[in-house]
Amino acid sequence: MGRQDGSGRQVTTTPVDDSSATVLHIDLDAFFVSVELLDHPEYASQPVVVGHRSGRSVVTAANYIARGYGVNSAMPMALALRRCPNAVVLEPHMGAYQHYSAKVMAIFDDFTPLVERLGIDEAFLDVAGARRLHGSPAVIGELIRARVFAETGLVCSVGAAATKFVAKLASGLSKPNGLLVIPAEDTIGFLHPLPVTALWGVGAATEEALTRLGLRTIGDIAKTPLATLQSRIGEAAGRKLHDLAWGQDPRTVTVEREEKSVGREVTFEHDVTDVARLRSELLRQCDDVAVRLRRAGLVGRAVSLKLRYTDFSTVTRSRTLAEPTNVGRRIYEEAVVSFETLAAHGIRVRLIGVRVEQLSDSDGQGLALWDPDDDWRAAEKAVDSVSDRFGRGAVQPASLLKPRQSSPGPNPEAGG
DNA sequence: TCTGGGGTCCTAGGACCC
DNA sequence: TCTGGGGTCCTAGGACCC
Repeated sequence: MGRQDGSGRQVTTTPVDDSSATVLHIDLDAFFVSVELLDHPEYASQPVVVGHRSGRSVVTAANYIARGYGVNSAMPMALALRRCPNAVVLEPHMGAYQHYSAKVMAIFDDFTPLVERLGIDEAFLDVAGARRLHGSPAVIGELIRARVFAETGLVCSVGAAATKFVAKLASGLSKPNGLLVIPAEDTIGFLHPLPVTALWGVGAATEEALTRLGLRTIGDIAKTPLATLQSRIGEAAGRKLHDLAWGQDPRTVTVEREEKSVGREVTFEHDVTDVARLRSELLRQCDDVAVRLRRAGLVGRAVSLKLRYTDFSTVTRSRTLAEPTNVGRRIYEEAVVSFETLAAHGIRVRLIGVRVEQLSDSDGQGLALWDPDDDWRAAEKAVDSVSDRFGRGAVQPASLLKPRQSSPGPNPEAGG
């Protein structure tokens, strides 16, 4: 399987037959922090977290030094700073992360066309067809790691296995800066000693349910009758965990994935009771969602409103439209109906959000409802917010309105 | 400790139709 | 009058992932 070299990083041993491990999972290590450190090498030996310092923020990313203090991503910033008071806190720069992400993904594309992005900092690669040209999966993994570091200064970890799920586990275990190959015949022996939390889809709630069944390891799950699992954690989840525990993962590496929903939500710094302010925030969000739908050439048929109250309880109300739309005002009309039913008796709101679901391509449908003013309003707002931070003229409206190449953009003449 | 924002997927109940 | 079973759609909530 692998061994540790002097620095503690995982390397492959020569006799490993990796010919069956054609799925690679590649994950950039502490990605956001690593990008920030490219600009701030002086912090490299200190605990660093990326996130906002303000009241209700959480840690977006932490480097390994900070993790040594018990700091992890999604942890409230206040707690992180209590655990690690001398941590360097850096504001996120999403534009920079997108830039480096694109560079790294382009490197992946040089090795195989079968690249499935998962978020901004990881991807699956199917390298079965790339072996003749580039070498075995382990060799490809090392070539990619070397190129990523040479061309970006970033470090990534690679897992290679016969299935996606095992490849992802392997990359996680090889972190940081490692490569781990799990040949197909070693899969069960590799999986069964691991804790149930290593399984994809096992979070806090499922772990609790499994613990009540006395199940601690993946091997324990494998030996449990399927029906027992399903009665405790649900039909689909039970089936999935049982399959994964036996190394069964039928998912293939998929390049294109359809978007299922587009949404926007915001948590206020302080809870809001002013319904006028809530409505205006909602309108802004609906406009934003509408612009993103149009840019993607999509319309949606369901609008759901989400409110989170002071006590963190969360409600959603959704409404299905007779005709799909990608117009901000139309989305707002539906969302605000839901809002009024919930706001009738006074509320203290921590979070408000809107999401549009049941998406389909906008060609033909929905275009008749397009309103040119809509694009302008959203563009003006975007320009304003950018200008507030970087000064007037920092961005041109036209650059915000450029349609995606795949969709020619809305045409008010179409559809009559 | 006090909990972001972007999402996906699943469950369960009720309405409605055949 | 009391009763079925399957399928689909809609809605609300929750678990989970990055």
